[in-house]
Amino acid sequence: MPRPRSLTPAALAAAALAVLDREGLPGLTMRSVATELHMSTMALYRYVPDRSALERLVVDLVVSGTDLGLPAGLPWREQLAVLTGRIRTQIGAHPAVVPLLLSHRHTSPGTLAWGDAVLAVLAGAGFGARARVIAFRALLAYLLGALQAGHLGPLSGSGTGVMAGLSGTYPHLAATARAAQAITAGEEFDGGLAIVLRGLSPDS
Amino acid sequence: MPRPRSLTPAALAAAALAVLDREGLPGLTMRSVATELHMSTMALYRYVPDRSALERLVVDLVVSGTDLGLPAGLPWREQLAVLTGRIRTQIGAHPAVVPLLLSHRHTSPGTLAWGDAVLAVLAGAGFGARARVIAFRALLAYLLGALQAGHLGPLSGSGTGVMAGLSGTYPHLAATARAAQAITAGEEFDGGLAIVLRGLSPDS
DNA sequence: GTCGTAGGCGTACCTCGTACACCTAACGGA
DNA sequence: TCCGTTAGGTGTACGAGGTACGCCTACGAC
Repeated sequence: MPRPRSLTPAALAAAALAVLDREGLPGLTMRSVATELHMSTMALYRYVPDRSALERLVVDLVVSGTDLGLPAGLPWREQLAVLTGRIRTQIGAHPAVVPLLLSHRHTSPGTLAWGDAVLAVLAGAGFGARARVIAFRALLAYLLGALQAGHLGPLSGSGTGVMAGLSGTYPHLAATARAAQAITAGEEFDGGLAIVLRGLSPDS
Repeated sequence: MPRPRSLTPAALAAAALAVLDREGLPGLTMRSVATELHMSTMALYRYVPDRSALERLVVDLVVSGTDLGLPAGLPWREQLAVLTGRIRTQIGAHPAVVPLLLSHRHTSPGTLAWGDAVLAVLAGAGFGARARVIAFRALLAYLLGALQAGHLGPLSGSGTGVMAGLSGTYPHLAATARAAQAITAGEEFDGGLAIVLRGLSPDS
């Protein structure tokens, strides 16, 4: 067995995440990651079969940092809120991974582990198989949608100027956009999450 | 004023959508759209400044087909369900646009018009400014997330084989994946939507 | 008919992912 | 101690895609 590997998958993922955080998704290229590691571009292909696999490593690095432990005795809605809030925090620290999350959520161990934890809570709360599927997907859809929305500039961001021109054509949108500026991303996420959680029920 | 344009933006969008439907997102290139129109690649740049603008046209073409009319006297939750269902139908007919929707939802007139209609319903239901923002974003987040989830292969799709190997590591996930196969995409979407709608309330 | 403007096009460049062939470092066995 | 094997590391090059640039040309107004 000649020549040990000089890189662990984790180190690769960390380098890629560093590039991603610094330069954003368009800046994440095989060349830029290789440079970050002081290697040649092609050397990366000794560790991953293609770019997609590299992305998966990054997603997993971010998501797998999520604490899945839950204090006993917490009501199930709050358990879900905790798990969802935690993964949002993890991902929120690296906004540029959000688009990657979409394509790799089925294949990353970290994501799967989180899903398993959520389903465990639902099962414990008495959700039957069918209700569990629906509830899980709904929660996941909200999470992904909300992350997405938060990621690519909130309406409130550059909204002001844009919205001014809209008050004629889209009056409700314009009015709401004004109100939106007083709401933080966290409040918005938690508010939306509360809506989804309130709608969940073991017998639906 | 010499030489009238031989193409309308709508025709451009239609051609791009045709390519998109036929070859999927990776098949949508400036070259392929130009070929579809029997033009040279660079001729497209007389109509759009860049690829992103072309994408916006496609998104708008798909979304703007949504009927925003509502029968009077319908309860607000059902009004929202109708509007949401309609836009899902529109987009569902062209699954490959889903990823584009994310990047262009702020800038497409069709999307804005739909948002305005939704906000009108919420306002009519007595939602205050703040509650309206939260409710709207939550609904939008669910919609986008659900479309996304439906788009890139459902867990149920290739899931069977994959899940077999997971029953050890992710027991709940494996069990739920099995149950998921008995649920259609439509039931899943409607079920999740019902959850969100149930959670909505004018005074939150 | 002529002229100016804008539509249409060919070429070329840059960036990316990655196939391929080569060099070389390191470890086990002799 | 030396050597062969094997996998790590690299340079080069190709094809795809977006698009800047400059030329040619069709068309409508006068």
